[in-house]
Amino acid sequence: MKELQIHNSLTGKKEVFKPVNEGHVGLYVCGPTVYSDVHLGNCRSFVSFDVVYRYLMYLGYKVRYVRNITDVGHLEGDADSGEEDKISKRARLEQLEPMEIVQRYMNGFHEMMHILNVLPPNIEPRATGHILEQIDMVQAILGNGLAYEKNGSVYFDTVKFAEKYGVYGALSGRKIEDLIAESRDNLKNQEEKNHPSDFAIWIKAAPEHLMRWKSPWSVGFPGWHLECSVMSTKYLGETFDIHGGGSDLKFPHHENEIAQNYGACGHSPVNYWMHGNMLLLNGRKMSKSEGNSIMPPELFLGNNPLLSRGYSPMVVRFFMLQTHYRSTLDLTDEALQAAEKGYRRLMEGQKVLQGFTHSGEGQAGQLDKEINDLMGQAFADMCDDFNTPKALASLFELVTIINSLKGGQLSFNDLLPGTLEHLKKTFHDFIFEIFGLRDDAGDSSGRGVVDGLMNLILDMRQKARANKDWPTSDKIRDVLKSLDIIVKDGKDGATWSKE
RNA sequence: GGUCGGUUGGCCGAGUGGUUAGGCAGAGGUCUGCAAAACCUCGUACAGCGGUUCGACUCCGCUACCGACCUCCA
Repeated sequence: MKELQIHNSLTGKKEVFKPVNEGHVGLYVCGPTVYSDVHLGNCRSFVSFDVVYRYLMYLGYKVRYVRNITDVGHLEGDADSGEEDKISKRARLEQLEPMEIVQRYMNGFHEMMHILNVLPPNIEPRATGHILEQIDMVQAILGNGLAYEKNGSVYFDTVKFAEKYGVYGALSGRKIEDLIAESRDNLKNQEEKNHPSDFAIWIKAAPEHLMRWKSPWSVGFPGWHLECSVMSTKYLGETFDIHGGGSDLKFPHHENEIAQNYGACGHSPVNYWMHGNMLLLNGRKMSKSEGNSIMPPELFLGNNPLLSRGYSPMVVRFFMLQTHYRSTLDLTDEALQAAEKGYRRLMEGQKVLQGFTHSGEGQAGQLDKEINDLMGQAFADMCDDFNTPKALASLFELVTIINSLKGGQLSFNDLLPGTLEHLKKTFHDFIFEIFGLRDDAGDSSGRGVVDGLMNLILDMRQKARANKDWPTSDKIRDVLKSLDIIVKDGKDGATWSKE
């Protein structure tokens, strides 16, 4: 198994990945809160971790991938004013059952993941399905003296926790002194909390609150951060390998998650924390609450003032892959157009490659070595903290070689038949298995018929050309072009591609 | 205000103490009946100012600008 390096947010460094159990990986990624439609920024995160998941599997790890659905506990607005559960609020406004809201947006989320070719996780647990476990964890934390109850709500005691373990703020770089220093000014707004940085792990439900469960402290609902602690522990164990999420979840969500796990289990839950960076729009974080976002359907259809036209889901996925997951990615129409061209070039190269057959005679020379080096480089790139843009660069260099082989600038005689087979498999695996791309152009079910018809048409055009009947051959080409089919004349006959 | 991160050629976007990222766009050429596609060649970019060094885009410091988090957010 190749040595994999992962950038660990906890240490801020790249580290060699060593799983808890040899050959197995426990991967937890924070899923969406399903109170409205996913926007494109959300999607980027899930695409990033989809590649992580895919590559871990490709390396031969047996991965258990858990990605939750948060369907309760996520509060609206700041903690000082009247807080309300996001889903509960939406349900109240739309006069629907909270679970109808959850179902609607969860369905939409799944559909979008499918469209973007994001693999489903192995387990997709929901917060509302784990109320009992959450109550258990609250009790465990209380039992360890790291939480306190006030008027039916239970708060995590961050000050005590910081004193006992000294790790509160370790992930997000916050200091205990700062937290304590803040206390004087802000205490007035937090009458139930001992300290402003304390956070609710169980919340007593107001009378109008729709989502409520019985607990030893009150009829209420669990705090936002609790479900991730509970469900990751339940399905991946008290200590597991990788926890991922958007960088905006670092604080407070992940910091509090760590605190809860210490509070209940007495030790750190996760060995490697991974944080994906934000998708930007107009140079700013894409965010629905800021009104700065594009919804995936708008992007696909092009019905947004920022876009000159629509872009297919796979172009969008490719666009995301062209940037490292830890860098911000700025969405612009121009960048999408460039991505679309690049995506086509890559897929075309893949098609050309898979059509190659080797005559059988060939010698291992410079070309053979170059191809093997580029393949090795692509894997090395992925093993270096999932560097998809760099791996793509290696693949594009291979595309040039592939096209040169096709055009005759390079000769099959300079590579071994085995190398060609290896290249075919590697290229295919990278594009479809690791990067999770799909061939957008060839997704029609009647492809076989189309291929047959196209072969016939191109054959007729070839005959016309042989007779120097240019009007006929050009007419065929022009009509096809009007149907978005491009004819490309090559050394050995013509090929075609859509659009 | 605090913490962290970024500033790369026309655009997007990797990376490295001295050697080609890659994609898109652009220029020239090859091929072609023409075109498209493809191939070849080309731009010598790393915010500014200092410092370390034989040598820095890459390390250190300062300045400027941008962003993220600190409040719900992938």
